[in-house]
Amino acid sequence: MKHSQLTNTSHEPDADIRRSLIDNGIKPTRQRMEIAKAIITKPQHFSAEQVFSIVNSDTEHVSKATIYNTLNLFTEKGFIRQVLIDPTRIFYDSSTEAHGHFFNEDTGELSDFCLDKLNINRNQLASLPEDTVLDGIDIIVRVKSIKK
Amino acid sequence: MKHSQLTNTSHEPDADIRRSLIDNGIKPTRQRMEIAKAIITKPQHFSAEQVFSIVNSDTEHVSKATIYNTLNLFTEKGFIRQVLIDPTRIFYDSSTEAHGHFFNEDTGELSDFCLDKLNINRNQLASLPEDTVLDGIDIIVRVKSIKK
DNA sequence: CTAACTGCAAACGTTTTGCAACTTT
DNA sequence: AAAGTTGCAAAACGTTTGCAGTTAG
Repeated sequence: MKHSQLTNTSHEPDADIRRSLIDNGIKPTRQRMEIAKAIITKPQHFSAEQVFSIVNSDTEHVSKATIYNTLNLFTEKGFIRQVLIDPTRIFYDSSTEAHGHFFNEDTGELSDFCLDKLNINRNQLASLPEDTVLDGIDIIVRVKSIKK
Repeated sequence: MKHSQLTNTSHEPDADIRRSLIDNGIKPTRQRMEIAKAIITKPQHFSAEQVFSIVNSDTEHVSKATIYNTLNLFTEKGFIRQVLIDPTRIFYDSSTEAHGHFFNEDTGELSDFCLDKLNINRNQLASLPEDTVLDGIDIIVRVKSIKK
C-alpha cells in the first residue's frame, strides 16, 4: 500500500497529511508537517538535501538536523522508504508500495517499475533463511544511456 | 622493493590471482595482489575496513587510501562488485555472478541466493527506459529474525 | 626512463550527536 | 513540571584527493 492517506474526507490537504502521520504513529509537529508536505508534493524520489531546500524555500524553516532526524523517523515508521543506489547519499521514496527502480548511471535518473510482471515473491518466500521473515524486497535495475 | 614472497611458479595460488587481475585489465602490483588475496581468501562479503584489517594483519602493509582506490578500481574493472545495503558503508562481493542477497536487518548477516528461479531479465529487458541498455540488476531481500 | 602506482594527511560531504531552548500536556 | 521535540554547531564517519616519493615495465 501507499503511505496511508486513508481519510481523504477532508478537503484541507494539511488535514490529510496530519492524519497520515498519526496513522503511522508519528506525532505531527510543525516541522514534521512541513517535511511531509514537501515529500508528498515534490517528486517521488529525493535526498535529504533536496528536502532541506524545498522546506526552506518556504516561509517556514527547518534545520538540517531535524530534516535528517525526521527522515529517519519517517523511515522507521514506514511512512517513506530508503532507496540505496548511490553510495554517497541516501535517497528516499515517498511510495512504500512494492516496486522496483531503474537507475540510469549516466544521468542519475531514477524511475519506477511495477513488480507485478515478476513472480519474485512466491518463489523466494519459500526459501528465506532460517528463522526469518520477509521485511522487504529492493530491486534496482541499473541501466546506461545508449551512446550515439 | 620489499622482501617479496611473491616470486612464485605457475602452481602457486599467487599466480592464479595475478592472472586473474591481468585478465581483468588490472596491473598486478604488490598492494593489489595483497588486496586480491584477502578478498578471495576471506568471506565473500566485506567492507573496505575489513579488507584493511585483513591485509594489514599480515607482514605486508597497504594504506587506507590504496585500499579504497583499489576496491574502486576492482569494481570498475568488474573484478568485484558493490553491494549497497547499509547506508553507512559500502559492501563488496567477490562473486560477480548474477545472484541476489538476503540481508538480515537484525543480525547484519548477508547471504546469497540464486537468481535462476526468477525470470526477471527477459520480462524487464523489453521495458527498459528509452535509449538505455541494461548494466546490472541488484536484488536485496531484507529479512528480520523471528522473535521468540 | 616514463608512466603508473602508492602513502600520507588533509579535505570532503553526508549524517549523527550533545545540549540548551522551546513546545506541548 | 515532565516528556518530547527542535536547532545549532561541532563531531563523526566513510570515502576521496593532492601531491611528493616510489615502483613497475
